[in-house]
Amino acid sequence: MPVPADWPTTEAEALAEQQRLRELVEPYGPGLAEGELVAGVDVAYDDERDVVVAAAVLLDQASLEVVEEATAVGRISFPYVPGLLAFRELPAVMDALASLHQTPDLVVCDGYGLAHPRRLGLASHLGVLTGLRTVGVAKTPFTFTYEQPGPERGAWAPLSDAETGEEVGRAVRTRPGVKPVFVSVGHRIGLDESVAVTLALAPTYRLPETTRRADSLCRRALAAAIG
DNA sequence: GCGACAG
DNA sequence: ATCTTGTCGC
Repeated sequence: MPVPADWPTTEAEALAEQQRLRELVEPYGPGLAEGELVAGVDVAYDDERDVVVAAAVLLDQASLEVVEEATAVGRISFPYVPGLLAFRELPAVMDALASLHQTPDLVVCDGYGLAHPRRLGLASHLGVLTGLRTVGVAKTPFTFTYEQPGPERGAWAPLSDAETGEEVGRAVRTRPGVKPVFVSVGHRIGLDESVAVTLALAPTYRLPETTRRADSLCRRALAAAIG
């Protein structure tokens, strides 16, 4: 599942593409079931050498054991623009996913889904392009606001758009007393289910195991790719 | 107009 | 994202 041939190269094209895809997001659906496979994806860059490396790691939902790993190396095709991150990261991510021998039942992304200025963060974008179920788990609140969730693991508070007041995601406490992560729906899953999946994937550390594994793998692959 | 701004 | 030392704590 490589990226479409007419992948946007300018901000204007990217904005038009987001407007088209946002209508296709399905913000409802089940969480993980017994025996399903979850993929974590992440990207690392070397701006100097114009190199990007993506990693996709497949884990068993119940044991969180690694089932399969894949990486993809490419050229940086889009600058970092807040709100347009998908256009920078997805080409390599989709190549890495295509290299997996099994199809994930859910993909956990490092970033947002519906919690996005135009409701199409990279997780939702990836979901619509691939048809896969996706969730976004970000490390910072971007432009949204939230109240501090309770100190215990599992506590959460709405992540809201200050303009519209709508709940676009949730600040979720995965570790007691540690800064929350920011969960939002990607595609074909509901918000409650997204939060439950995030907690199940992060039994020990702040970030989901999927994200930790993918982050570690793409860094190692980048180091190996450059001299 | 200016600053902030997922990774 | 990436550049970077030491340090506090389980």
